[in-house]
Amino acid sequence: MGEWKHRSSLDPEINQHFQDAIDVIQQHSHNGYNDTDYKYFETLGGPPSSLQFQMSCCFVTHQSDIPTAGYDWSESQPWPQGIPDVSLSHSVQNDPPHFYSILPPQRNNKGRKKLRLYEYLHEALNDPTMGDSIQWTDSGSGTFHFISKNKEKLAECWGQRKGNRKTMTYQKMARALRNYSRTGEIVKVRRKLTYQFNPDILHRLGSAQVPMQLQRQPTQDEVHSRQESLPEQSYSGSAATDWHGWYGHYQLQEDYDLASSFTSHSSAKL
DNA sequence: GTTCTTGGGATCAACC
DNA sequence: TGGTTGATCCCAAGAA
Repeated sequence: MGEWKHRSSLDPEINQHFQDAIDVIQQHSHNGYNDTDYKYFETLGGPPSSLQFQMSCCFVTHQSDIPTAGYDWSESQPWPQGIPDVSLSHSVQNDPPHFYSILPPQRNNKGRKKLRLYEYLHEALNDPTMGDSIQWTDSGSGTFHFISKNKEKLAECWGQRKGNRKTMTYQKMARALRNYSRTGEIVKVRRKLTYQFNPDILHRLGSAQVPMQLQRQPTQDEVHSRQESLPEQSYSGSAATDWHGWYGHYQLQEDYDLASSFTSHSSAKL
């Protein structure tokens, strides 16, 4: 996809339209591409309707407003770096997720977990009724985007879920998302309202099939060419084919070191 | 001009 | 009780 990368850097607007076109095409060619995403609903021991009630606490969905999603603008995305253990209380393989609970913020020492923002977002992404606020851009790579029209609603829901006194706004929620870029749990993609889960997080949250290319080590040429294209950093497509690409946005060495400290096990392989 | 992005920094609450 | 962590809140500036 190096050619695609080059083209996209030439004309972002054309790139946008082209991606949207791919979006439509792929939606029709990937019927139920995220069927696995809905397995949560099957493991919760309760009727889906009640879960959806919890998720869509303040939503009125207008399907006609929902843009298409699912274009694959990052079909290969090696991402070998790890992520600190975020102490998710569930895993796909072992436990059903707990964050559908209607209970208020929870405590570890009582066998419950405090809901974290990225968990909530992942939860929302897997809720069809939230599709007018947040959608997968590419569920495989963990890329998602907010719907501009309803992003504030999603933020409000998040605030209500946390029991905040004041109304949560997208701006404040985005501030929290930016904090995730320091730990690498979620990073901003250079596209409007678009973010991307770390594959490790995604794997733990249980919705993504991390591409096999993730395990592949980049060649020297790839590293070199990628470093040259870092100003176009997007963590997607060819721009994010290794962890250098991922942490390329760290402008300070200490930030890079911070990020690297989480990746010792993988960087050792490099 | 509007929307979105980015970052600093203070503060709060939960947790250890 | 104090430190740490994650999130909230407000602000400002710049880019698209």
